[in-house]
Amino acid sequence: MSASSICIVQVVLPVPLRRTFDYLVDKKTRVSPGMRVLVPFGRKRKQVGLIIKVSNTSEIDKNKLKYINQTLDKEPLLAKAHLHLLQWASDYYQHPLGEVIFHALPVLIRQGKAAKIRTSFRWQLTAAGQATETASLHRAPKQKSILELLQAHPDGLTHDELRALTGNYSAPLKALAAKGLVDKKECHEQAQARYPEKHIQLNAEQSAAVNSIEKTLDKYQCVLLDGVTGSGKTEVYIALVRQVITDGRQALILVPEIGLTPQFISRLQQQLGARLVVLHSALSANERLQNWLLAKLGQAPVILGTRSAIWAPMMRPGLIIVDEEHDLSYKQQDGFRYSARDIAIMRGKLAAIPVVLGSATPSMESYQNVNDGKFLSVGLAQRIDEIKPPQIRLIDMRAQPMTGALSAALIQAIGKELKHNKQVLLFLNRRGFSPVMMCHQCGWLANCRRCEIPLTYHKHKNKLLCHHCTSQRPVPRVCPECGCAELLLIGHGTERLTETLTDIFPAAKILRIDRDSTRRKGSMNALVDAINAGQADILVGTQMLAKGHHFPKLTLVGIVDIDRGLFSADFRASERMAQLFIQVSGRAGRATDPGLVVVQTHYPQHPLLQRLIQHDYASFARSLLQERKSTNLPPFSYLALLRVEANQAAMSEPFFREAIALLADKKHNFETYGPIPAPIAKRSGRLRYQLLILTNERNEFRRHLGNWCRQIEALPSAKKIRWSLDVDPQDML
DNA sequence: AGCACGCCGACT
DNA sequence: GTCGGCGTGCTC
Repeated sequence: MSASSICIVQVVLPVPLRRTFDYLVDKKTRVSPGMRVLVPFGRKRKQVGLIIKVSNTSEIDKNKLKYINQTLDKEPLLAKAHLHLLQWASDYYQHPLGEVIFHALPVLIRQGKAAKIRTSFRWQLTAAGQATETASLHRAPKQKSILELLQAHPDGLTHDELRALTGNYSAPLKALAAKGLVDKKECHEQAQARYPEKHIQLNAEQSAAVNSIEKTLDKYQCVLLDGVTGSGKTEVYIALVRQVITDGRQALILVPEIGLTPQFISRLQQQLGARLVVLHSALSANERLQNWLLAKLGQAPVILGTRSAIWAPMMRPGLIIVDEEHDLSYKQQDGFRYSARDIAIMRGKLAAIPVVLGSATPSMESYQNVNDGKFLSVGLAQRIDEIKPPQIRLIDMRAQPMTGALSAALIQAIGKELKHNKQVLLFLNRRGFSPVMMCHQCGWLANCRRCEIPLTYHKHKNKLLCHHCTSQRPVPRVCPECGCAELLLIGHGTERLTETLTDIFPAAKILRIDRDSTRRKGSMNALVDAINAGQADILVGTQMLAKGHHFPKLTLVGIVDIDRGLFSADFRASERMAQLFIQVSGRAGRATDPGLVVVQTHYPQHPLLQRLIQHDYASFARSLLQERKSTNLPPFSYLALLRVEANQAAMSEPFFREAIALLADKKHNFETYGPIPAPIAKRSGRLRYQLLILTNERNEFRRHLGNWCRQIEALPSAKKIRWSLDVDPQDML
């Protein structure tokens, strides 16, 4: 084989290795970047890989190279621009390119299945079929019934519809087709999209927002749409999306969790009319593939999905919207730890299209980007639903008599609403009965053996559960240390709060909404329906209940424990507390009477709390930003977290020492903190440590990060442990 | 990540 | 004598 008849392809594979692999390809085979290939890998494995480069040379000795087995695509599956984005993400997050690329692909594509859109057919009667008397088919009853069905459905029937109507249809249908009585016609999904005339009336503020954003529709611009709860951000999104799709381009909309936004989706669907293509984890593998392909081929004008939908390919990108941009769920918390919001911004930049970040409680990062002039800020300050902002009352719990987790003042407020036949929401972000079990005699704590954090007592299950791993234990009757029978349950979770409320208000119907009570599929919807039907007086809920839902009968929100957000080791805790606070308080009130939010605290004078109760998130954010600036924390500095998991304590020490030395070698402006044991020092039996790296020069830092990763990867001590790097960590767990 | 190779403990 | 534990090393 002469050298000129072969070429070399650079292939990435779904393996955690920071390198590509070269393979030989016959020149007669058409290959180009973005196509998938099947390649031999290792001794006996066959892997699906993706070509990222075609060339004539390789740094590897030619006789060590293997031939590819076959190509899997005729056309590139990923466009050049999309590969750029993935390459950027791989560099930015220091995650192996192969894993990044394959993470971005639907499972069936990863497995090497054909990237073929399923064309659906509709079976219809031919002219001959229409002229046929069904009675003439009396000897073939199945054919007769299909013919009758098609007569009744002049628009034709799909395979699915036929199966539903007559069961096994395929043989008789074939027979009818052979006789020329029926025929199949390809039906294009796109043709089914309808663009209704229904235009929503925007108020002055919304129109102004649309006007200022639509000026940017043909270039990159990141817009922070800072709109208070109920100000109608959705209508602004819709107006923008409509412009983009009538222009023949595609809009990508990201939402935090699909399950929490059913109203949002149905509103989009109704008002846009265009077929909304969704991408989220609840879809079957095939649905995911089909929708992904519709997006890629430009046949899906609007794509809506959760975090991973940011990777959906688009033939004609026109706009990206990130709803609730502050939401933590945009950051993937394991494996490839990317932020879909930040990817969206880069994607907008690379594709030269606008990115709209919407939130009632923007992240500090976004506010600072506005301050730096990088983002355009567009505000919506009026509520369109005419609900007045709730009144907020702080209750000083210091030295107050308590019934369970409730102060007398909150109990009184609840009683008053119940008397008026209103609904009450009590917010407590902690499920289970009590978070700590302790021996009264010797102070023994029921800890998880694998994570070494306190176990939560769940009364309903009568088990001690670890909220960080899956382990559970039976509840001991006596202290395992000293045998004392007096075991104290310290602290309150939603289960216990529900019990307290049942004691105080025996006649009230109480519903608990948390991950435990909504575990079964569809039970969340059932609970929401029950609440809306007035089948509940008091709702006890975790943050699940804070988002999205609006219950018209709800007039009082009680925040049972806000203090945890004020004093946490995590510097972002207060930002999150504030966002949750604004969201939860937004649940109270209706058009006719404003709501009341009662907040229990031991620190009524706390400055952040004071700002919040003025109902002014923006001023809260300003003072928080001041604080972040003076302490040199994000968004004024940039963080990376080197995480290590080791089986034995001594294993991590040499690795960290060498890794820090390599970093110090660079003599740049990095500060390191640690290594320290992770806040959850043990998980599933492995010891966890972390090293925090802080820098003020992100670009310079990024340039060195790649080298550093390659160097630490090569360290002998790295092989004894498991390590990973989290760029822009969102929480330190 | 897989998968093989390799070197030491408890078993039919 | 072997089956199998997981440490180590490699993948174009």
